[in-house]
Amino acid sequence: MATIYEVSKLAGVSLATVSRVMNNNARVSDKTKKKVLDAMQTLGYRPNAIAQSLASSRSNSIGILVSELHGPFFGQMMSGIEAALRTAGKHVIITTGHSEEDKEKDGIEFLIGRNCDAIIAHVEAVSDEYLIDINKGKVPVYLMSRHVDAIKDKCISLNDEVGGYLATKTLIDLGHRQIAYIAGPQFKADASNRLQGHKRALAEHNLSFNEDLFFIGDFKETGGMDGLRHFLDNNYQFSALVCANDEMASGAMKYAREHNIVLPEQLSIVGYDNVIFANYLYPTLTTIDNPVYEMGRMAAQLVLKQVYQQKKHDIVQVFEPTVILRDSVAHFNH
Amino acid sequence: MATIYEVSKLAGVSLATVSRVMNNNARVSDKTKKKVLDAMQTLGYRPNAIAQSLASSRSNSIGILVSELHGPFFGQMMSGIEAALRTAGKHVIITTGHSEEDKEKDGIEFLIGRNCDAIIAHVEAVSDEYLIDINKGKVPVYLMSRHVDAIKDKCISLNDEVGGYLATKTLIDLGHRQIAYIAGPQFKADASNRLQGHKRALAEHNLSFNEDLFFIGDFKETGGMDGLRHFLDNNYQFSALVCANDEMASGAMKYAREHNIVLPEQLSIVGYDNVIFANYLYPTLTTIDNPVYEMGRMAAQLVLKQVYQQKKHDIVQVFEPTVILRDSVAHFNH
DNA sequence: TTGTAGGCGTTATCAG
DNA sequence: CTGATAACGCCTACAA
Repeated sequence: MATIYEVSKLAGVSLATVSRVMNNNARVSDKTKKKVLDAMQTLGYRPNAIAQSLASSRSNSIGILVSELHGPFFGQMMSGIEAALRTAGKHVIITTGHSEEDKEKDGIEFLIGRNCDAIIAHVEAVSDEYLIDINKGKVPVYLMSRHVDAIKDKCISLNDEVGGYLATKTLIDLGHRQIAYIAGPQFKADASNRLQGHKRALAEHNLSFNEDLFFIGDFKETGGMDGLRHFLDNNYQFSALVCANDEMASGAMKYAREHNIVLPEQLSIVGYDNVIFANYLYPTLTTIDNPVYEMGRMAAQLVLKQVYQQKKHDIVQVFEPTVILRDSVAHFNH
Repeated sequence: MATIYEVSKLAGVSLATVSRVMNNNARVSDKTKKKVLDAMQTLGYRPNAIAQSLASSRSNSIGILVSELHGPFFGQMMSGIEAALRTAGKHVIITTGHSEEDKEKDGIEFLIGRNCDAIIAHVEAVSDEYLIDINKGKVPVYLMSRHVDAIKDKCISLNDEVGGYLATKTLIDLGHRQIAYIAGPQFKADASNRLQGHKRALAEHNLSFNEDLFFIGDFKETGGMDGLRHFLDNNYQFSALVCANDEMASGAMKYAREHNIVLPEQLSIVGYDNVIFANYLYPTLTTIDNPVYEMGRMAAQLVLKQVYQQKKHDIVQVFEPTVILRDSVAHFNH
């Protein structure tokens, strides 16, 4: 590992000059610059990022904290962030929080300890207070899919209410009037917001919310099966079903098929999340897509703008989902 | 940010002593240790990992280089590595190579520049020579899903030949004798190895490889559709089909359904990779599962053993896939 | 435009 | 068991 010192000796200049050509900020004559560059070349010199970071207390790297390293949500989010940052010459340091308070705090402190210039975090277990507090420190912490009012300029979030609205509106526009709804656990903010959207869509079209056609599931396949069974066993009448996520929609489809209900002719189904398998179900599932990759990109641009003073970015902080129309819905024919 | 210096002043001891209690290697009297710990507590002291790393030239963090941050393969791999490393108190720094030579080299050098104690890389574009060469440096580079003989003690790989064998053997065991095969692009090592396995399974059961029942696809849905169409249009006879990955299997299933072929009664299908949607297809897809998470864990254990001298790990370097039996295959009834 | 020297927060090698 | 003190590799005023 050649150091800056050896480069300076070979080039016959001082340490400072070498440093200058590396960061080409201060003016250096073309001649000496070339000498230095040549010396670097022949020595195969690579700057030591750690030493740079210690000396300058900046690192050109951004910390990312996600709950898990797998799964389409985090995958897309990380990819979006990384893509935007890489084009700006910044690097990314990723670690995990596993949705546990201790580990999330650990992760954030690890990233701070690595001199990250900023942190982009998807955290669920730590309190708002902690986040507000940590943001008083030297390194700013940005939040994904979470809104904390006191630091709202550092938040990127998703409008689940609109998503829920769209899901139901799609069915109403197709002529459906009796629409069942299988919700997710209501202590989860996203599940509850999606339900609000559903209710608004009904209300706006003069349809009343019917408790008979409402079921709370577990966000898994079983939830969808249980919900549909519940509606069917009670002989409630409905021509369409909204599930608050694709897993439950898949479960409902399975149950429908096992009970010889023809999809979508006898029952239209809409899911939520647009996970990959939604496009592989039979029939392919109409669902709500979250622009997760875009949110990642935007978080990165926010950092670029606020931390590195890049002016050129237009910032959007609240993202809206869209409908992905596939084969699981049909016009209602009475 | 309190530093070690302030701690030492508050505790009334020297810098060296504070450092000693942090790394509790050298013996320190209980009294002074307590004084130091108290001082740390009241100051909210956090060691600066960068400074530690610079001084000790070790970082307790391992670099990971993946092609992409999204996708189930890399997700599972990263999760496996991280899980094993975290329990050992090590951290992980992740970056990407995007399957391009320049970026892969960049990524590795970035990680070296961050003083990683080791690197676990999934690289496809750089040459064997580069990898051998870089491994002569101070930081060892381990390879995922790649075998380079000169550094074979640093390689974790997957036996695709066995996977291909199992896929076909599963069908033979169910009584099938005429088995079509849709392969992946043969310049890819995994695709070609899977095909070898298929041929071995046939040979071992005295079945000859029939060019008529062989098609090379693109590893995407279209490849599966094109392949099945080819076989059908030519009126070739077969009762089962192996696809070299799940995407193509899904395409084939779609095509079969559109042409009123009842699955699995009229045609058994086996995929490869066990991606998530395989379990959501209709019928659910029998496929070959790669123990990717386990491979990640093992890579981490390899590092723990070779770099950090932890003795306790039993190392497996070549992993074998297994069959996941689902509803897309049936006994052959003639 | 270039060089000098002090410092970034720790570790590690000496003595004591 | 504890304390000075020189590294670690680089940045950055301040001088020249």
